[in-house]
Amino acid sequence: MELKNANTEQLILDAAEKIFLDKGFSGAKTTDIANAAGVNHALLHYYFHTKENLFNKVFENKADLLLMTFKTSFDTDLPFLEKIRITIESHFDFIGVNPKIPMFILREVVSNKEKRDFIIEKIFPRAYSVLEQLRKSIDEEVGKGTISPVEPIDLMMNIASLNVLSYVAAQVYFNFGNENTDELNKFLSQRKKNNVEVILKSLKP
Amino acid sequence: MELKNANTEQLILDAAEKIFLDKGFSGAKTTDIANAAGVNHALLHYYFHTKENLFNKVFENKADLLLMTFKTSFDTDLPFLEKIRITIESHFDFIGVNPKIPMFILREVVSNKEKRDFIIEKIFPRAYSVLEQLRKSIDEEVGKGTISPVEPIDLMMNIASLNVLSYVAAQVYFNFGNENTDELNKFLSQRKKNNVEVILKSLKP
DNA sequence: TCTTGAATTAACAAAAATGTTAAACTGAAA
DNA sequence: TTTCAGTTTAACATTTTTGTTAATTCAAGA
Repeated sequence: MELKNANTEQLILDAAEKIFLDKGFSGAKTTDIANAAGVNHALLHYYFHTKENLFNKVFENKADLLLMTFKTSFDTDLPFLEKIRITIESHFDFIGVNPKIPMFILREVVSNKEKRDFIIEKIFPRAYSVLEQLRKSIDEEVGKGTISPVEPIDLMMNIASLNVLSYVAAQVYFNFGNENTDELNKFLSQRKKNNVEVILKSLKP
Repeated sequence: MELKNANTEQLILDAAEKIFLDKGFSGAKTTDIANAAGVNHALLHYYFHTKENLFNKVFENKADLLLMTFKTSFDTDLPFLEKIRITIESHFDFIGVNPKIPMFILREVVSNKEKRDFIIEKIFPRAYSVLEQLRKSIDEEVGKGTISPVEPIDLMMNIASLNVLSYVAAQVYFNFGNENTDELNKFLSQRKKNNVEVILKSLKP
C-alpha cells in the first residue's frame, strides 16, 4: 500500500473540516476545499464521491464530539455541587478547544430536517441515561435539603445555553477562533466564573 | 402608479424572508424564492437586482427587530426585580413570535465578517446606553443590599442565552415554527418559568 | 383611444459549482 | 523490468444558480 493515499485523504478531510465548520454545508464550495487541501479537486471526488458524503463524514465526527461534551463526572464520589461545578467547567473548556462545533451543528440542524432527525436519534438514547442518572442524584440531594428541586433537562439546558452562547458571543465580538487577545481571555474567564455561579445559585434551596 | 408594483415587490420580500430565515444566505436559491412568491424569477432581479441586495433588505430588517428585543422596561417605577422579571418574560415572548430570528442572525454573523461588523456597529451604540442605565440600577440595588453585584453584560448575556437556546432547542426537538403541539407548549412554559427563576436567583444577595 | 412607462414574461446568457473520464504517473511486488 | 493497483491530473460535461434582454402586457392619464 502507498502512504500518499491515507495522507491526501486526510488532507482533504482536514481542509473540509475547516471550511465546513466556518461556512456550513451550503456556504462551502468543494473547489475551495480542494484548494485549501492543495489538491486537484477531482481528487476530492475520487476519495469522497460527493460533497454530501464528505460533509457527512465531518458532521458525524463533530456530532460525536459534541455528545462527548456531557460526559459528566458523575461516577466520582465528590459532593453533588462539586460534580456540577466540574461538569460546567469541563463543558466550558471543551467548547474552548472546539469553539466552532456548537454553531456548526446548530446551523445544519435548524435548516435541515434530516440532520435534525439524525442528531435527535443520536442524542436521545445517550441523553436519556445521563438525565435519569442526574435525576437520581437530584432527588437524593433534594431529600437531604442540599438543593432545591429542578428538572434534569432544565439544569442541563441551562448549563449548555450559558456555555455555548458565551463562546458564540466571543466569536462575534472578539473574532475568537482567529485572533486571541487579552480582552477575549478576560471576557471568557469572566463568563466561566459567571456561568458556574449562576448555575450553583440556581440550585440553592 | 400601478398597485401591482408595491404588491409583488412585497410578495417577493415576504417569500425571501421566509426562505432566508430557514436556509440562510447561501442555502437559499433565488429561483426558490421566486417560486415561493409565485412570480417569474426575472422579476426578483427586476426589483432587487441581486440576491445579495435582497438578502440585505431582509437581514437589516431582522437585525433591527432583534435589537428591539431589549427595549427594557426600565423607565417604569416598578421594583428592580420586577423590572428584571418583565424584561426576561417579554424577551422570551418576543422570540416566541419571531423564533427564527436569533439563529438567522447568528448563522450569518459567525460565517461572514462583514455581517459581523455590521451587527457590532449597530449593536454597540444601543447596547452601551442600555448597559450603563442597567449598571446604575444595579449599583443602586447593590447599595440597598437588595441584590448581589453583577456585571450588566453578564446579566444581559445570561438572559439572552437562556431565552434564545430555549427556542433553538424547541425548534430542534419539537420542530417549532412548523408544528405546534401540547408537548411543545409545555416545554416552552417550563423553560420560561425556569429562565426567570434562574436569573432572579442569580441576583439574590 | 392612444401613448407612455412600469410590470411581466419567456427565452437566453454567463458564471459558478459539482461531478466524470481517460490518460498519465507512481511505487511496490512479481 | 514489467506489471499492476492505486493515485493524480487535465480536460471535459452537466447541472445549478444567478443574472440579462427584448418583446409583451397592462393600467392610467393625455
